[in-house]
Amino acid sequence: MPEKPVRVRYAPSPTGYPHVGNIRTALFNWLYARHNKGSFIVRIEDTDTARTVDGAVEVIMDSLKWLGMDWDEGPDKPGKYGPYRQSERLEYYQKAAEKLLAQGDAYYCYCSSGRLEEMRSAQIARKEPPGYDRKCRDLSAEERAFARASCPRPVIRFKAPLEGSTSFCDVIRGEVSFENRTIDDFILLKADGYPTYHLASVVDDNAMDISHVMRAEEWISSTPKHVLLYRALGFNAPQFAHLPMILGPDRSKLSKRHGAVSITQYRDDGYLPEAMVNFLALLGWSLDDKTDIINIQTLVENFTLERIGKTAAVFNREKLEWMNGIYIRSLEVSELAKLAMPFLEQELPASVSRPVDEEYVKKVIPLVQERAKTIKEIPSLVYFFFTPDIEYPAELLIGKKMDVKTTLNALEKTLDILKESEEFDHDSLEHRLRPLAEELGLKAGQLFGAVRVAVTGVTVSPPLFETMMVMGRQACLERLEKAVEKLNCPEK
RNA sequence: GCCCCCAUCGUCUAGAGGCCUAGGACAGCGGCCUUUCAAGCCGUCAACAGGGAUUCGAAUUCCCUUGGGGGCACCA
Repeated sequence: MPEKPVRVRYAPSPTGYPHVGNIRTALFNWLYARHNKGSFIVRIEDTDTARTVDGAVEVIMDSLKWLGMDWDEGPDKPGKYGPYRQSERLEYYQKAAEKLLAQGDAYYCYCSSGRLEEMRSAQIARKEPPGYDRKCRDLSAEERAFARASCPRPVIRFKAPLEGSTSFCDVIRGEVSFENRTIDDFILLKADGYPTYHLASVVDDNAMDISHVMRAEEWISSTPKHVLLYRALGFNAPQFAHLPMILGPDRSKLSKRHGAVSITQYRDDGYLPEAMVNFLALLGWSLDDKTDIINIQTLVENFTLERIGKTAAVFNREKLEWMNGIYIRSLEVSELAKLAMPFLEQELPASVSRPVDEEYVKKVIPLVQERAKTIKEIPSLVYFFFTPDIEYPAELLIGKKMDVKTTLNALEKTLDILKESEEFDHDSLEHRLRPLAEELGLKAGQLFGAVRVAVTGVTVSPPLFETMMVMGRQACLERLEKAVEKLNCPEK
C-alpha cells in the first residue's frame, strides 16, 4: 500500500501575534513535514472578520522565517491548492453548507443571539451543560417562513446525531470517543456568510489533501464534530494528532497575563532562533534520555510522532535562558557582534556617538560572550567601553579591608607603573600589576578591584586585563587619574 | 454542571513488565578553578498522586479515587 504523501499545515488565525504555543505547533508540523519529505502549508484562517488584526499575518510569517521554518505553500506562495486565505475561499464553504442542507444534515437557524444568550445563562443557572436547544431543527415550512420574516440572515447549523457515539483514533492518544448527545448542533455558516472554524478547516483540509492534522490538545473536544462533518461531506478524514498543551507557570493555558508569550517578544528580548527552536522542540518531544542541545538538522532527522508526549508542559523560562547562553557561546564572534549591533544602538546611553563602531564591538564581544544569557543584556555588560565618561561614587573604589589611604596609594602606584611603559597587553599588565599587589601588601583582588572600578565604574566586569587592553592605554590612564582625583577631593 | 484528555524530582523529561537502588537537563545547594562576575568541572538535594487488581515480578497493564488541564460562542 503506497503511503500517502505527508501534507501538514499550520493554520493560524490573524487575531494577534503568535505565541509560543502556536509556534510550537507550527514547529512540530514543520519538523514532521521535513522529516518525511512532505509539504508544509501555511493557511490563514481569517474567518472572524471582527477579530482580525491588521499586520498579524506579516508577523506570523516573520516569526516562522525567524525560526527557520520555510513553507511550501502559503498565501504568498500559491500552489495548486490555493488560495491559502480562508476569506478567499468562501464559495467552498458555501457549497459544502448547501450540500449538507440538501442532504438534511444541516438546517437554518433563526434564533437571535439574544435568545441564545438567555438560553445559555438559564442552562448554566440550572447546572445543565450549555448548548443549543435545537429549536429550529425541525421547523415546518410555515414556521420557517414565519421565522425568516423576522430573521432574514439565518445561520446554518449542523444536525448532530442524537444517539450513538463518535470516535476517532488520535495518533498520540489512541482511541478517543464522545457520546453524540454531548455534541451540539454547532454553527457551520455564520450570518455574515463566513464559515466557522469547524466547517472551514474540514473543507480546506480535505481540499488541500492534508494528511495529518496536528494541533493543540484544546481542539480535541471539537474533533468529533469534524469527524461527523468529514463523514457527512463524504470526505476521508486525515490523521489527527493532538499535541500536549504548553502551560504558564501557574499551569493554566498560556495567555497575555503570563507576560512574554508572543514569540516576537523573545526575539526582541535577545533570544536566538536556534535556542528557541531547540527549547520548543523539547516541550512535548524528546530525542532520547540525555540529549538537550539539538540542532535543527538533527531535529528534522529524528522527529517522529511516536516520541511526542501526552502531558502538558509548563514553559520554563530559566531553562530557555540557559539554553540561549549555550547558543550564544557557540556563535562566531563576528556573528554575535553583528547580532548585538541593533541592541547596542538601541540601549547604549545617548552619550555614545552613533553609529556604534562594529569593529570595536568585535573586540569587546569576546569578553562577554560567555557571560550573556541574552543578546539584549549585552549593552548593560559593556557600556563602559563606549561611554566617554563613567559615573560612580568614590566609595565604590574602596574595597573590602581597604580605606581611602590604601586605595589612593594603590591607584597612584598603578598609574606610575602603567606610565612607565607603552606596553599594554594582557601579559605585561599581569606581570607588572600582580607584583605590585604583593609589594603593597595587598591581595591581588584588593588591588584589581580598585583598578576595576576606576576603569569601568563597576565592581563586576569582564576580566580586568582583557578589559583594559580593549579599552586602551590612554583611556585607562585617564580613568585612573580621575579616580585618584575623586579620592583626593571627595566632593567631586 | 456536563464532556474529554492527562498524571515520574519545583520545572522539562527518559522509562513500552524484570536492565530502576528510577536516568538526564534546568533551577537550588556545596565545592574546585579564580582579580570580580560568568563559563567550566565535580558533588548534592529531589519524583513514580493514592488505593485495589493482574503477575513469580508493575513507574510500566486494568479498575476506582484524587488531582491537574482543556472544551462546552454567529472565537479560533
